[in-house]
Amino acid sequence: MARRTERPAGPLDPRSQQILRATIEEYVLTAEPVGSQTLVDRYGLGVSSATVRNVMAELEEAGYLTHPHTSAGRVPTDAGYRLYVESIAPRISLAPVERLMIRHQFGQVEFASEQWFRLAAATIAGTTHAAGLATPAKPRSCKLRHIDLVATSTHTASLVVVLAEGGVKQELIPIEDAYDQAELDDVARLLNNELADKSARQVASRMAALAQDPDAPPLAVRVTQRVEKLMREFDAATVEDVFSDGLLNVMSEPEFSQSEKLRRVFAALQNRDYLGSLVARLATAGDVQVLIGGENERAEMRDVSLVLATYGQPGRALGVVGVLGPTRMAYPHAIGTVRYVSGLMNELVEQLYR
Amino acid sequence: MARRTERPAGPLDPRSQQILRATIEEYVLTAEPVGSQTLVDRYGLGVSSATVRNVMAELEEAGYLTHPHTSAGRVPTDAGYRLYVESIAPRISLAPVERLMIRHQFGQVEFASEQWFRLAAATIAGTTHAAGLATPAKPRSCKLRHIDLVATSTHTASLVVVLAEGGVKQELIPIEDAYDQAELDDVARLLNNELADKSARQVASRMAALAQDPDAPPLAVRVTQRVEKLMREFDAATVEDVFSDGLLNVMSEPEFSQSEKLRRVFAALQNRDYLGSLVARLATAGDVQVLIGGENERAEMRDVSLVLATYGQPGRALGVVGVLGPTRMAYPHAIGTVRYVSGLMNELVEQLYR
DNA sequence: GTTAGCACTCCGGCCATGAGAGTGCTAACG
DNA sequence: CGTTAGCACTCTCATGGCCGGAGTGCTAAC
Repeated sequence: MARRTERPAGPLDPRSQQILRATIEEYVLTAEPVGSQTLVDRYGLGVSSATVRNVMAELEEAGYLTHPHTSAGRVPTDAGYRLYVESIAPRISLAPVERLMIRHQFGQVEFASEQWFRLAAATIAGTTHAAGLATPAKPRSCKLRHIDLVATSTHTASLVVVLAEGGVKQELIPIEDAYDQAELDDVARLLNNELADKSARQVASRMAALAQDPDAPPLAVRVTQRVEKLMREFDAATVEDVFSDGLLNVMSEPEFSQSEKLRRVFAALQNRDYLGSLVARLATAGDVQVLIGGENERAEMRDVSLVLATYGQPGRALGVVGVLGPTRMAYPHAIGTVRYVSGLMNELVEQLYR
Repeated sequence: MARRTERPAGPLDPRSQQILRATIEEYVLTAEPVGSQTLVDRYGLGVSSATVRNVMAELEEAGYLTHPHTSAGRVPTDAGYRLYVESIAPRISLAPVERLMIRHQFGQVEFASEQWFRLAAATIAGTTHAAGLATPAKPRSCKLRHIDLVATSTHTASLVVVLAEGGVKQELIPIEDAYDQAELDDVARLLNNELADKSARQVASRMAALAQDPDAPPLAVRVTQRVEKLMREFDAATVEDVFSDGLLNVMSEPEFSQSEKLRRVFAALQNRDYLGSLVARLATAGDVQVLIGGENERAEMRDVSLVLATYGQPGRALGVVGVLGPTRMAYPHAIGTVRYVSGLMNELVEQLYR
């Protein structure tokens, strides 16, 4: 008994939950500290503002709300959002209209490869009014399909590497001795015979063999080195590329009108390693994961929240889609959107890659 | 005589020029309306503030300066900046330190293709503290080098098109009848024989021939269509892609702290057509071109200035580098930077493509 | 043509004020 | 015992008046 007065952990009674929920939802809407009277007025709580005040004081004790200053309304803490997301927020599934709109947008997509991910990011940004994130589905490891050497000048060539999973890499390589296009073709043909359908590791061992062979043209060895390096790097990365859209949506939120903080968020996002480091955790979780403010490991990310999910098959190819927004975010809607989009992406991957 | 009192066009006498210049440079520095006294204090004009006031009043009559309100200092108009850029600004060449830094950064570049343009944009952004822009050098027209078909599922394949100029395009194509990888290889081999070294137009005529041929596999025709479409689109675009960096630099300028305007600038930039439409003009001009505020055709761009130059050879391959910043921009420095970087890019292109 | 001097304008910072929103506490109520 | 009305208190924020300073434009003298 006196359940409501014992502070630590213990689950909140329904009324406290209701009030926490109302506080959060009101705050998400208005971006202003929420007072007890407002809550009574706009959410049919059936109690007086004084009671609400008492409950809010308890919620503050328990760490779910704070005060910006003595006589202001309450604001949710990270812990408050966490509890909300975890057990209080309504499990919405996206409104049919929105589903339709998203599906429609995906229908438009031409099959040009990277357009997809741009589109996914843009769609998410559009429906959530926050920033959308998407990474291509990256196969766990790659095999070589074909290489091509194109002379671009007397001393440089463009090396194109096509991977068996449909990916393409390109880079320029310097050539010390003059090779003409015909000779480049010979080298390419030789290597295609040697290396087709080989994994990075197999390419590496072939390279060792080739290096020993006195008959092998020196260029062939150098190109193989490059190819091996490209493939190794490809295998090592968990995230190939990060597309984002609508970062300006976030910027126009009141808490970020002073943009200095966001610059660092931008920068951290460009770095593929950050999302990459999350993939493992996401993949095992299986569902949408939410990272709220301070829960982020990176200091830059302390002021924003991420709603993320993977798509694809864990063993084969994995990508990430998600939302980046202020901690004051419409979580249920964001979660619904990410869940739906990741589902769609799953279908697409399913359909296109086996 | 009484030269200074006749208002229209006529070139400004040296003192007026000096004062206009001082006004602009002070304003660029401080972002605040410039008063006559400040000018006298900080720029050794050798006359009294009253005189300066008279001259400034004339410059305002002539349309080179304005008043935000009655008793405030002067602010340059677009016309003022234009005159400044055209005939008053000092022709600086970039400081040796800066040249060195830029050259150094370019030295770092791995030859992975698109890294270049990102780097150019980043470098420009870094030295000018505004946004940097760069587009890849796009050949006027392309020839086919090689295509590759990789099965990704039973009903889709990845089509990789390598162009003779070193570019690569990729897209997914649906396949109605089941083809296995060996059959795809056959089709690819057939088409490579047919189409290698052909231009978009030649591919189109081959396609017509192929469509007539009852022996040609239907997939070959469909793939050829795709290839032709890709090549045609490639030929038609004057700008292949737009890389930008440091848009946040611009955002942190006081005139853009209310970001609504910048969103539209962002959006307009993503559209390749806008820069594309400028390329022709830039290429004929030969040197760095400056577009100041209202001179931009697009309404969104009225509040910003562009400093642009092409690199590459007009007949063969052209790209654009430039700066986007507030109209209140350090034009001489921006121009110097763009000139230097475009020169470097020229060297690189020269070196890598013939 | 230049300059000193001056009246005038307008912005921006400062302060006091007061309304409003919100809290926390206490005492009464069912 | 939980709930509620009431109240004193706190803090913010918008308002308005006030002043200083920066800057102008004009005039008259140099």
